Amino acid sequence: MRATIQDVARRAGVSIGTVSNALSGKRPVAVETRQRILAAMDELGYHPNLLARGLVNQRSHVLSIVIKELSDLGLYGYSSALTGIQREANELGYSIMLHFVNGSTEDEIINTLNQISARRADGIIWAIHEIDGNREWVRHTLTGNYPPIIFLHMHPDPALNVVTIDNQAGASLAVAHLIEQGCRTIGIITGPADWWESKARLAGWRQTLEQAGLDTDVSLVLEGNWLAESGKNCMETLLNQRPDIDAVFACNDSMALGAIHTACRRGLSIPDDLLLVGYDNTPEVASYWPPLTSVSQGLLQSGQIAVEQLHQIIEAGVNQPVAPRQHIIQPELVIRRSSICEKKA
Amino acid sequence: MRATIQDVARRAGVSIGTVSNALSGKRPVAVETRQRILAAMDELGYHPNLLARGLVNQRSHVLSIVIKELSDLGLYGYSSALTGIQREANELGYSIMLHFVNGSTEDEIINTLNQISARRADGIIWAIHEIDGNREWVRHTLTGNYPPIIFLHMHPDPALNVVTIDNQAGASLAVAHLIEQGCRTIGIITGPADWWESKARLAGWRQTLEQAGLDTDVSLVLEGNWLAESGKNCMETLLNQRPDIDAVFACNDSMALGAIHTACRRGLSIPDDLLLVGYDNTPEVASYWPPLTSVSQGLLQSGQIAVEQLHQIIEAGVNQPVAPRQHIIQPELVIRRSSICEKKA
DNA sequence: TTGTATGCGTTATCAA
DNA sequence: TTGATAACGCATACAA
Repeated sequence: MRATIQDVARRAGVSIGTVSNALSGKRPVAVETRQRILAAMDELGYHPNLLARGLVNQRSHVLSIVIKELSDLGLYGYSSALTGIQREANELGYSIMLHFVNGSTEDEIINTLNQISARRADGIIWAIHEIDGNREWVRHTLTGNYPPIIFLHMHPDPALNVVTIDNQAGASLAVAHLIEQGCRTIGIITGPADWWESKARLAGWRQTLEQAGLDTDVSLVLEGNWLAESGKNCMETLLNQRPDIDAVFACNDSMALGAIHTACRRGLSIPDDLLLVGYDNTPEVASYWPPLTSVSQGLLQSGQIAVEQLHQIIEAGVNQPVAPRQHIIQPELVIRRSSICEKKA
Repeated sequence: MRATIQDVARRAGVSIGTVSNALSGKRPVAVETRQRILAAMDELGYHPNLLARGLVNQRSHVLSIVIKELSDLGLYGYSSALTGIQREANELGYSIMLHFVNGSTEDEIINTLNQISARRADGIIWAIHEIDGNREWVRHTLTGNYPPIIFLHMHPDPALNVVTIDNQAGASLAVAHLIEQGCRTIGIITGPADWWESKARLAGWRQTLEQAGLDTDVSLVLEGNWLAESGKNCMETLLNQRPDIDAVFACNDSMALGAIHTACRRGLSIPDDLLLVGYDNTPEVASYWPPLTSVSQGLLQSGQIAVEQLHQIIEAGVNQPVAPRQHIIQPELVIRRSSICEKKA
């Protein structure tokens, strides 16, 4: 069996309370006594039982991260945000529990929330991407008796704590850059239409083009599913129905990869015949051929901020409620050869 | 405050023990009483405190997954394995706790193990890739008083429980295929030399070539770091020092992407001038240009098996020790255009 | 400065 | 079939 505080106390010839004080430091302990206790802990290989400690302290020092589905983890966004979360959580002394949700059915959501609650997590980072109808289940998180929740990468909402990225601005950055390169007819390959990110990026594309008085016809808009394969297909269709395009904005890098594939297959050269911009700025895009211009989101940062903010709320406690805050991160454009018009240069 | 079993008992007008029996079903409860209890639980929104339950049961139903570093999560291997783990864990009623280790210093390893132990996880999946000297710290996991451990993706060891993939066989598959396509001079871009995977894949390359009586000179071996950027550079060097090569085996898909980049830059056509095979078979390789032949590892499966096996050991309990088992998964080759020699066809 | 006793929310062992 | 009561391992208020 593993050593308990009892064992340590006996071994050191002191009372159980003194041992507790020795390692918490909340009450003074004679220096000589502490020595003996420390030695005893060492010899016994003692480590406090965090379940017991959590029980009495009403504080588990666990943060629950909820992400959507499993294979989605491969999506660059999740890994990056998780990395940021991990770093900050580690800094602040939290452990991380990972929860997965497949669909977004109400039952599943509630089950997950209940499980988190049952485990007495101190806080939740809700990183499920928002899709149509989700506003519905978000309400559940408010009515039940749950720990504080931060919504990651969602549409801002004054009633909620959200840390998110300005997707519309990111798309604008990309499109404005293409316009500046002299492009006039710019197609877009979006993510799934029901994702919030997709809508925001599409809106950025549309708004920027409209401001410049350029074409935003539906024939320029193709809906992909974030995967490279869909980028291939969308590009195919796009080139067929709009042979006049001179640039494409792919809403993530994988789909941009697919777009490159199709361009190659049809003997089109990027950037000579067509400019291309992606989204995410994954480490790989610099090795695409040609190197891909892309929008960097600051996902690492978003994860970190989410934990920071959650921590503040937790520390404040239930009696000292913190007003909901929106934290919106501005993305940046990283320019590479795929979007540099040679003719212009 | 959240409702406790006490509250439910009071509300239903029964004793606390009866409530416990009602939801565990371990002792019979009058059907009418159970109704009342269920109703009370519902009204109060009661969910058992899993910390308390874990404390008394000596069983947390938590599995700790240890992975190396943070940004590494982007590496396809981790996400896939984690997905497999998640699925099976969910099936068997475990929650997942994620632990990150940056370096592999002894201190860090021990700290992590102690934290896991302190949280009373039921089992550990050690998914830190094995690099030089790791055999050293692995011993720590054996001496201390820790929950059962499964080593994921490590060199098999009869004294340990390991679930892993036959990397040497995977590399052989790739190289044999290239030889069959008529290649005679086959270069390799490896991962970091101190990773077990790198060594195994290199060994597979060497052995297969030697069996065929082909060149395995060191000038054919370039060391990358798994990232696409390194693939670019290695390919550059390789082409310079061995202009006679007719194929390259890149030890993961990202580096293969970099290799394609360099080939393009130098005006070389794949597969016309040079055949190429990658490793991992990520979803994206079908959208590379050309589509990349790659080795599929069955990572999802490995994660799942690891959980299964861990579960068995946990269920068996300390008194009924299960003999260590090695589970070795065989990879498969997925052939695409990058490795199909047109001349031969 | 240290020891004792009580409670955190469960489960399990007794009696009733 | 049900109700008290003792653990589980720790923290803390109170007494010494």
